[in-house]
This record gives sequence, C-alpha cells and structure tokens, in this order.
Amino acid sequence: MGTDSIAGDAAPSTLAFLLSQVGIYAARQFSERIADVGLHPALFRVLNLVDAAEGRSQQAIGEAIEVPPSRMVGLVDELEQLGLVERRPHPTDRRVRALYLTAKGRETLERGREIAKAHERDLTKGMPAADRKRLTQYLQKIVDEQTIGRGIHPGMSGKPAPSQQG
Amino acid sequence: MGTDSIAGDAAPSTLAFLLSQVGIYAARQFSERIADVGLHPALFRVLNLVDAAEGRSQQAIGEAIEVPPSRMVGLVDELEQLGLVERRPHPTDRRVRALYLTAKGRETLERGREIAKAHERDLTKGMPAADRKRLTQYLQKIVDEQTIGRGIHPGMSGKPAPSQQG
DNA sequence: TATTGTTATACTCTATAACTATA
DNA sequence: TATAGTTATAGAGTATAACAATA
Repeated sequence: MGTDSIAGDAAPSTLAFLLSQVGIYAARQFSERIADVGLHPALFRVLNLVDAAEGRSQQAIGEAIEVPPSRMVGLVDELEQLGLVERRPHPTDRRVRALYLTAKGRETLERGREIAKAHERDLTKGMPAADRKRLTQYLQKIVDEQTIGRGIHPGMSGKPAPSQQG
Repeated sequence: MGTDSIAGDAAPSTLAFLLSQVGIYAARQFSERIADVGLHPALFRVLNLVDAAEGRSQQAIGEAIEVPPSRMVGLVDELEQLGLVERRPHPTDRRVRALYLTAKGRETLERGREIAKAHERDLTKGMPAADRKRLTQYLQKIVDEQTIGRGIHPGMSGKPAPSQQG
C-alpha cells in the first residue's frame, strides 16, 4: 500500500475547522515556547493571576481560571518548587495560604510575557497591522457572542501531537 | 475567602490568546454537537477520510490524518461496531484491510456534515457574510504561513472541561 | 456545619514497543 | 527482511471524593 498522499478534503477549509486548527496549533506552539522559561501554559496562567491578585487564597485564584482546588495544589507546588511563588499564612484565617510572587517569579513572568509577544508576532507574520486588528476584533466578537470560559485547557502541555476534526 | 471575582487580566485579549481560546472552544463545541450522531471528532474525521478514499488501507488513511497505526485499530473498531464502516480483504494483499463506508455510514456522515454547518453558523452568528469571509481568509493565511498538521487533536473527546493559557 | 487546602484514587486518552501473519 | 494490523503496556493529565485543620 503506497504512502501516496490521499487527495480530497483531507483538511476541510470551513471556518469552524480553520478556527479549531489554528487555535489548537497556537496553543501548542505557545506551550513549546513557554517551556523556554521552565513553564507550561497552566503555570504561566496561574503566575499571571497571582500577579494580578497577590495575597489571595489558592482557591480564589483557582476559581478565577476555573481550576479545581485539588489541581491548584499541584500547580502551586510546582511554582513554589521553581521558586516563583510563595505560600504565606493569611493574617486572620489560618486555613488560607495567601499567594505571592517572588522576585524570581516576577522576572520569569516578564520573560514569559516577552515570549507571548514573540509568539504572537510569529503567528501573524506577513500580516498587515490593519488585518491583525480586524482579526482580533472578529475573534473578540465571537468570544462576546458565545459563552467561553477563562480556564486552563487540559492536555495542552506541549507534547509532539497531531491536529483535527471533520 | 470570598468568591468575589478577581479583576484585572484574568483573560488577556491578545490575538494569540484569543485564537487559542476561540479555537479550543470551537473544537469542544463541535465535539459535543457531533455526539448527537454518536460520533466524536476523531471518528468523524476518519469517516470523512474513508469517504474520500474508499478502499484504502487502514494505515494509509491513518497517515493522511497523522494517526498512528495502533490508534487506527481502535477508531476503526468503533466505526465498525457502530456499523458505519466495513473492513474488507484486499484483493491481492492479505495483510491489508480495505475500508469502506456502509449505507448507514454515508447517512451518518451526511448528518455529521449538517451538524458541522450548523456549528459554523452558530459560531459566527451576528457576523456579516463579508466579515466571515475575511476571517476565513486571515485564518487560511496563518495556516499557509505556519506548518500546521492535518491530524486529529488529542484530548478533544467532548468532556466537560475548562479553558486557557497566559 | 462549612470551608481551605490536601491526599487518594480512578479514569481517559494516547503513544511506544512487541508480536502475528503475511509479503 | 519489511510491512499491515494488532495487542500490551505505560505514562501524562485531570477530576472526584474523602479527609484534616480551622472557622
């Protein structure tokens, strides 16, 4: 049996298919790139949230990104072991572990943000600024129309991996 | 600790983030919808390929969508048990199982394609045709510029699940 | 009783490698 | 020896539920 590529609609070009294809590709690419600073997307996401809400509890931060408490434990463990985040006692509630960035955490976050920018540039290379802007608006409109979560995507830890639906 | 929503950039609105967010959402939505005909995205993908390349071997079809042989076994098993696809002996090579759609397979494929259309309509509801066209062109341009696979996305089997990166 | 954080457990998905029957 | 298909196995990732300390 030849390996001769199968013609036809091996990859349909409908809008929905393209969205999935490009979106999942973008997530995977980012996953590989953010590994350069020792993170994976979920850790980067949590790190951003801790920065935006320092001193909040593990679970409060987890809720904001739709991550269950039991998973937050592991993620914060990782960030703590990497020396990027600290768990400190809450002043009045001894059950709570308040989260804070370390200096190293801030540096890493900054570097991660640079990586995110570079990722974005590469993704849209060869695209005029006006088009980039319109594309962003279209996507934002879809987000506004649909009910789209703010969570972390499971299974996007940056493995090799293939690509799509119909 | 209160559930008071954490303000700030809980969900950044960069282009790359939006692409991932919308793309993964689109894939998940499709995954849930295609379940109406008893399929999941990988099965629908294979079904489309069998239609486009009837009589080809399991592995030839698997290669076209970047699915390893061992996984094809399970997928074709499922399709066969659903009565959508048949494995027939190859006329000259007894190792090969040539794949064919059944009548029911054709019907299901047709229904699946209707679902895909409806999915697409809903995804872009409230968007003028001209905008939809431009959005498609932008995404196609990204596909052309990048090296994006034609495979099946792991972990998109349509579970509950949350959402994103940075 | 309710809640924060934790641990234990179990499940899904998938790839790698070993195996068989044919070539 | 090589290839098509299969099976066995092992790992990643994640959610659910039970648990301890504290409120």
